[in-house]
Amino acid sequence: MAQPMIQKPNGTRDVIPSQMYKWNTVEAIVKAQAEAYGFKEIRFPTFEDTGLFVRSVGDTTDVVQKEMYSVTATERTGEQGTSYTLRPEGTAGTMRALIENGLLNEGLPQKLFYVISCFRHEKPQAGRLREFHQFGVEMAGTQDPRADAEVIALGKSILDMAGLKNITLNINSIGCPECRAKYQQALRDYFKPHLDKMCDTCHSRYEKNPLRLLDCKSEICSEIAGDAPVILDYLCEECGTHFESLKKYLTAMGIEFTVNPRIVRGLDYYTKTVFEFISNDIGSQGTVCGGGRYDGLIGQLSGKPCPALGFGMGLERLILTMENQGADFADEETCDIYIGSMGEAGAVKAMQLCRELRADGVRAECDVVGRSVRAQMKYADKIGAKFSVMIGDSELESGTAKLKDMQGKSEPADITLGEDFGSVFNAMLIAKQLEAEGLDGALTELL
RNA sequence: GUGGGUAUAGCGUAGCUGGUUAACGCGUCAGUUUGUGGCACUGAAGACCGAGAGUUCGAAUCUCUCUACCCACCCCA
Repeated sequence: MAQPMIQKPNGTRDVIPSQMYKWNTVEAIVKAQAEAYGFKEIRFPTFEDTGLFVRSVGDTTDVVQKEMYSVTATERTGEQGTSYTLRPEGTAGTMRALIENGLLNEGLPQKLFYVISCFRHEKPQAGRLREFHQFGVEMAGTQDPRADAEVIALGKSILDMAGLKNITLNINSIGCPECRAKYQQALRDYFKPHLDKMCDTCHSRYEKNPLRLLDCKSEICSEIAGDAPVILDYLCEECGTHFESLKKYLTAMGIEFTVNPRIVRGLDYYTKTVFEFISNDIGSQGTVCGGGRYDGLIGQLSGKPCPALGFGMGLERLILTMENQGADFADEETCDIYIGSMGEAGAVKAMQLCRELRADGVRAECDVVGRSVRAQMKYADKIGAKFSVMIGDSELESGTAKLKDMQGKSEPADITLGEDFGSVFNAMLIAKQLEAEGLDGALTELL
C-alpha cells in the first residue's frame, strides 16, 4: 500500500517555475525603489527569541497571543528552556539587528529594507497565509515628519511602479502614549452607556484595547462608533503639529490621502503616524501595505530611546492585486539558443558549444534526452528558444550549420562551427534584441 | 476558535432520476517514409471518481462520518 502523499502545510504556497516571473517582477520593483530612496538591504534570522516579539509586538496582541509558531528548545540541543519563534513580522528582528550590530552609531537615519517570509498561525483565506512574504522598510533615528512622508512616498512609488490602480492611502495619528491614554479614557466614557447593546468581542475590546472598538464591523457597534470621539481631537500639541506637517509634505509630493481616524493597527509599538494602502480588488484582506511610526520601540529593546518608523508590504497581496487588475509583469528570459544534434559526434559538439556560450552568459541548451530531430525542434519551440541550430555529420564535415531564428520567418543563416561561433552568435542575439525593442532603426541612423 | 461552500487524470470540466472497460478539452510523450518547431492528423501514458463506513444484485452517482482546500468573521501584510 502506497502511503498517502504528503501535502504542503495548510496556508503555505508553492511557487512553480511558470509563476516565478511574478515574484521576480515585484521583488525587482521593490528593491529598485527602496534603493532609489536610499534604503539598504538587511537580512536577519527567520526565528528569534520569543521574548523579542512579546516585548515589541505586544503581549496582548492577537499576533502574540494566538498566532505565533513557537518551539521550546529541549535538553538535546543544550538550550533547555529557551523559546524560539518564527518571525510573525519584520520590524522586531530588524530593530534587534540594528541595535545588536551597533548600526545606530553609524550615522542616522539608518534606512533599511528586507524581503522575508513571515509566519502566523491564522486560518488561511484570500490574501492571508500562514507563511507569507513581506517587503518591509524601517527608518531609525529621526522624529521629523519628513521621514514619515518619505516612507509613505516609497510605499506609494512601489505601488505605482507595480501599476496598481484604485489604491487608497489612509493615514491617521494615534498619538504618543500620553495623548493616547487620554483618548482611551474618552472612548471608554463614550462607549460605557452603550455596552449592553454591543457584541461580545467589543466587550473584551472595551477592556483590553478600546481603540479597536472603532473598527468593529457589526451593524450596531459600527453605528454606535460612528459618533465616538476622534483621536485627532485628543492629540497633544507635538503630535498634532507632527500630523499636520505630514499632511503638508504628502500634499506637496502630490500623494493623495484620506485621513481615517478609524485606522488603528494591531501591533502595540505604533505611535503617532499610522497608515495603510488599501485595495478593494483582493477580497476582504485589502491592506496591501501598512505601517507607521514606533518611537518607543528601540528604547524599549535597548534602553536608549531612538525614534523610528516603517511599513510592511504583503507580497502575496501585492501580486494578487496586480493579477486581479490585469497589471503587467516582466517577461522571463527564455533560452537564447537550442543546439540540437544527430548522432554521437554531433551531440558531443553541441555540448561543447553550449559550454562555451554559457561561459559568455548565453542561455544555451542541448538535447539530454536522446530525441529525434523533429522532437528536438518541438522542444526548442516549447521552451521559447530564440534561435536553434542542428548539428549532424554533414555540419561537422562542412564546418557550418544553419542558424534558425525561431520567431522570425527569415531563412536560416549560415554560421561556422569554429572558434568564432560564440562571437558571431552573440552579435545575432544583440541584433535581435535591438530589433525587439524597436531600436534597430535608431542604431542604423546613429551609424 | 466560529460560520458557509467545494472535492472526478498535471490543469479545466462532463457524467449526479444508481447499471457493463468513467467522457471531453488543454497539457505531456511518441509518431505522420529516410535530418528541423509553431498548424493538422494518428496513437499512447495518466483517475482505484478526497478518505472511511452504510443502503443495494450493483454507487462517481443515495445516506452518514471524517479530512483537505476555498471563502467569510476575528486579526493583519
